Amino acid sequence: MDTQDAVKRLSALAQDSRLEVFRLLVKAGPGGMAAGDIAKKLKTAANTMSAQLLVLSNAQLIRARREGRSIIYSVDFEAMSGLLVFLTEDCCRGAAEVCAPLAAVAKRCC
Amino acid sequence: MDTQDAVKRLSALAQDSRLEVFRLLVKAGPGGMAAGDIAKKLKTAANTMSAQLLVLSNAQLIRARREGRSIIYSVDFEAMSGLLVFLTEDCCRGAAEVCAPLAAVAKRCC
DNA sequence: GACTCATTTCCATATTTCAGGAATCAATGA
DNA sequence: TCATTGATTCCTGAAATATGGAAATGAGTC
Repeated sequence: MDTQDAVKRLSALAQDSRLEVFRLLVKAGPGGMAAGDIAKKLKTAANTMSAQLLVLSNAQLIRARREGRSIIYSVDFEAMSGLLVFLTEDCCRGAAEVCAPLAAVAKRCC
Repeated sequence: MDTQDAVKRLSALAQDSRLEVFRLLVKAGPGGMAAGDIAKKLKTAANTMSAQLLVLSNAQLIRARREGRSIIYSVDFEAMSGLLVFLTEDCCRGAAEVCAPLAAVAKRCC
């Protein structure tokens, strides 16, 4: 994960609707969700949604697979974790003020 | 930390030069760094740098204090940690694939 | 007060991003 | 093959962002 990738992922998430899409896909789990269903759920035009899904895909934060006529999107947790580790380690140099709260979260959920 | 704040912080970091500024300030530590020195170090016009520092300030990722003629900027680790916790807990719902690597980083550095 | 230095504000320009209508492409079934 | 459905690409106009020159502000110094 170099800086370029990090910036790409950050900007993909740095927008209301795209962050919402990402969260929706997290909720959907590994099964994912069809492009059309995402658009419907978030009340967005299909082509607009397609563009937003492309941005998230290019950032590798989500993956696409075809299933019949539908294209199913699902989150790539590895990429997301890569971003978070980058921000924590490389960017913040593992500062205690950042690490400690994360450790608490991790302990709670793993 | 609501979604709005998260988006604001993400977009503040979602740019090459601003991410570089942030990392420079992390390196500088709590002592911080004067606006002019940052601009010089990153070879940017003073007014351009001022605008970028404003964006980071508005996102609360950095703080400003005056010292004599200079204005010293330093990172606000609490805000950054807030963002990371938000992304991990709220956004990724504490998914194990995300939490586990973070736990490893936290263990290594705290 | 006059002067300098550090930084910011104001303004204009170039670039990027966002959103959706219309057309196109891909898969399926009649 | 034709029609239908799900999704994407192409295109355009509107809005936001990035950058830096010029002027203004604020804080020290003589």
